[in-house]
Amino acid sequence: MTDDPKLDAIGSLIARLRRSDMISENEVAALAGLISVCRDYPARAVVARPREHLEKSQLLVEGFVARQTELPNGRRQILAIHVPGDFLDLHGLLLKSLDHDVVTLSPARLAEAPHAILRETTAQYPHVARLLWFSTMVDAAIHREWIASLGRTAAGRIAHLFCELQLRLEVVGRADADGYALPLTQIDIADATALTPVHVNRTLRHLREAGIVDFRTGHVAIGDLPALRRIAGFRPDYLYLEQQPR
Amino acid sequence: MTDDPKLDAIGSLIARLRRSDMISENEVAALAGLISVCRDYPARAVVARPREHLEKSQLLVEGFVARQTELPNGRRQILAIHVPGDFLDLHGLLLKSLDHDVVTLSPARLAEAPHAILRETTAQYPHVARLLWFSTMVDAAIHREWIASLGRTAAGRIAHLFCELQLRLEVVGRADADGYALPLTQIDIADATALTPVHVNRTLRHLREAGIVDFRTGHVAIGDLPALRRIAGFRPDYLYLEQQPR
DNA sequence: CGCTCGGTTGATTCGCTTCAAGCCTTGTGG
DNA sequence: CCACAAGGCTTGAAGCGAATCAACCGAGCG
Repeated sequence: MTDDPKLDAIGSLIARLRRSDMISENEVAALAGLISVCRDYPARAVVARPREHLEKSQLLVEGFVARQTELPNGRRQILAIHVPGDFLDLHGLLLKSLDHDVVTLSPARLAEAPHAILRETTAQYPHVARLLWFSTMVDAAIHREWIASLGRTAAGRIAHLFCELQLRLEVVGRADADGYALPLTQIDIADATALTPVHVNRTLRHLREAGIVDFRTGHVAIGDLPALRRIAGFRPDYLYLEQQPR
Repeated sequence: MTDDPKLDAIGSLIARLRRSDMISENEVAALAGLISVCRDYPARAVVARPREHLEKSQLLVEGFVARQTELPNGRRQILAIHVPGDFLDLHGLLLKSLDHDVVTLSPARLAEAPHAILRETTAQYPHVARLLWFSTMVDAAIHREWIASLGRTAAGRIAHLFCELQLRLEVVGRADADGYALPLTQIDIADATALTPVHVNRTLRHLREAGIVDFRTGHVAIGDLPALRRIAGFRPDYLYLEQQPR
């Protein structure tokens, strides 16, 4: 914690970006300058709707947020799960509106970055623009890995989700190799993996009984990370966590 | 066709971008200036590999190209299908290497854009930079729609693929409402939808017998577009084809 | 000609869904 | 302080959609 609330707000963002690139103090200040205000939301709050014109993008400071859409059969499909340090709707800067909902999965704190300031800052600091572009490209890489879940079994899909969140949360200091807090319901897991809650429950039991991972009461306890990654087919390179000039 | 091969190469790219934004003649020239050379490839050629350091990005001028990865069970998962006017590995500009393969599905012509020139041009023409960023954001939106296929049945997944390609190809003048050339095998469709070739075959037969769509010998003949879109749950807004300042 | 690859069809199996019921925890109001 | 409702978790039985296994066809091609 610092004495500057804007610096606090971007702490996780900076931690994440610094895993992938060098960032100067000037650029940190520029990123902090993007933030206007912070807002707190309860769980299950809608923080962005499709087809609404956007004037700001939102940075997740604390908590868990999902992008989701409704399928023709009426079921909810979670398209992405965001952790602190992630921009939730940076793509709205150029797309102008979203094609999906953004909702909190847990109580969450969001920092708002007005598009007017984003435009100014990206024009003035080309490297900041590149960092934000990079950030949306990693989002796309994560999307692709979720597409690959089309070809995974139930255990593989769930295991992959747990592996991915373990690493992404570790980067922002909210997980270690043994586990992490994950305040999601089994229904959320079901909507993220496109499985039924019943089958998620059974699969979680199998994973627990095998001593691989224990997900209960909002906590992922990893018993055997290598086995978990094997089941998931998890290769972490798609998160681009190697530091190099971008 | 023009007398400038570089302008020909970016013709479909310009057509696509002009559906979403205004582009000046200066910017068209700047985009044409990105291109160094064109290369022709046969079907099933690998045009980019994971973990290799990239010095250029490639623009698809003609043909069909897929991004794909290998799943733990040994099966190929197609993550994206590209049509003329698409950049295949623009994300390599900042990611520096890819996490997947890029392979031609049909004979294809690719235009190469060296990263050095991409950097110069995006620095000099901020709006060109925004257009390219926009382009990668639409790629991500398409990825999300493929994630939604996790919750679709076999017919829904295939129908959605056909709907999406119909619209994307129409934008670059290679499809109309009745159908389009699609030089893919049923095995390619299977790898894109994470279904078995056998089941793809059966599902295609059902769609054909219902008079909705007939996919044979490299051609999609659409019999009932509304029905096809209904089965797919297709809403075209995720392609962001409305012209507005980006 | 014979090989290969893609497409087609049938029989069987399996993973996941559906339907149904019961349990536990939490919160709330009388 | 307890009754009760609601939401999430758990488990069983039956059904369905897609995978698997297997065979055959047909076109293109060396």
